[in-house]
Amino acid sequence: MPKTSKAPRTRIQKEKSGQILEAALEVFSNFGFRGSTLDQIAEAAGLSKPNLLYYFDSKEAIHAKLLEQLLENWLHPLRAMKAEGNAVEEIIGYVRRKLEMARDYPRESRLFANEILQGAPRIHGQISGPLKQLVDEKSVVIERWISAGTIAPTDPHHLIFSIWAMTQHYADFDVQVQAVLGERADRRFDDALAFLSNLFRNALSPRAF
Amino acid sequence: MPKTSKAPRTRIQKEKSGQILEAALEVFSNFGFRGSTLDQIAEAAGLSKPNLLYYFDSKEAIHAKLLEQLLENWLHPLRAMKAEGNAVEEIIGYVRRKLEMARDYPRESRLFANEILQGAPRIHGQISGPLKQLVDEKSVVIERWISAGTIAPTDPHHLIFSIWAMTQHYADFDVQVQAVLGERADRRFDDALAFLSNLFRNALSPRAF
DNA sequence: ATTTTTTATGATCGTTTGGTCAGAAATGAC
DNA sequence: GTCATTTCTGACCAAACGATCATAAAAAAT
Repeated sequence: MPKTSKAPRTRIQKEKSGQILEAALEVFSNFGFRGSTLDQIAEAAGLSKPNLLYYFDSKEAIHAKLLEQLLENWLHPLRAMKAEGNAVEEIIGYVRRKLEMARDYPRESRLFANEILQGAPRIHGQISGPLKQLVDEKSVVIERWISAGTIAPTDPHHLIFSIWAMTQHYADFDVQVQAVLGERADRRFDDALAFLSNLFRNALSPRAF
Repeated sequence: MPKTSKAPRTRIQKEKSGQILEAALEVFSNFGFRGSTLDQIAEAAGLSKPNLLYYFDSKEAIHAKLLEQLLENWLHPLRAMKAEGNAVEEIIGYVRRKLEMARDYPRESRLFANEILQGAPRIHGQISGPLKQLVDEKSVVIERWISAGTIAPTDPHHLIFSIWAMTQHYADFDVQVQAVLGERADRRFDDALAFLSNLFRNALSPRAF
């Protein structure tokens, strides 16, 4: 009797719960939690609705599992920004990794955006805990770069916010980006990387006096 | 028999439909369209549910009216960016106006974000029509500034995207911004304006060779 | 003061939705 | 091949929800 409170054990449990989470990600990221129905998810997963609830206790439980998986990987790009490297290149590298996540995992980005937009009721602890801690740590690194004169003075927290905002924008507001760009839309991620690299290089490279 | 397909006429109609739209903005911006119920809106407006539907044909109609009002003002800050002024200051002025909108009208920003996140089903025409047209026009202005050498070369469309992303971030992701900033949160809009002004000034000021 | 029009509501309806349950079908162990 | 366990489903339920309607209360017009 599964009801996946514990990790999937059998081959079938792994397969089916994987299908369900994949389908749920597709549906939740497009319609939000309240806007999605178990019937939609069941249809997308190719399973019956009662069968969903054989593997997960509730709609909430599916959503919670998705958020849990998401948060595992969400901080990796920022963690990979190392104090040892060249400052400007480390920051631009972070921008690149975050933009690649927006390109390759837009559904995860929209799931996250939906959650924050509604006030982050289910992940507020993760935000004010581990996320804040990581940002504070990396802000110290950036402060040191500024003191060492390897990047121009700037507010580290808001610098990180600006990177989040601009990269996630290409996932969360993709419809608008594509509509405004028109025929140039297919190159949008390459163009965005070029633009953002240029923007931050110009803004952050230390000035000669 | 109102059913506000036509504009409110009497004093009572103006008052009540105003109350309803105010309440609906509060609710829709927090929970999204599907996540909001007529009972919530009725409660927030201090009216009975059938009374809501006396003034508006449906839940959809309330939402549509809100989006219509929003789109009226949404483009003003960009329209106000004039080719005649100093290039860098015109762009920073646009950033400032957009950030002030995020600060003073966060509910409108979240309503818009919710709509775009779900694929802009109701306002796609506005995006690919008037919005795209305005962005294309202003991109020409920016191109001319670049040709004239008054700002550094950059991609005008993506420059505008980056301004949207960074300013709206402070409304749409306010929960996250506040949680990460901690005790500095109360100064977040002032700090953001200082950061963004500095960022764009550094990035856009033309370089000497 | 009377009539007409506007505004408001309690009761209720049909659907949708998340979730349950008894039992059938499939799978795996021996 | 038999039996036990896991997997799956059709039928169903209660609550929530958007919407309607007949009618009452309030406001405005005469």
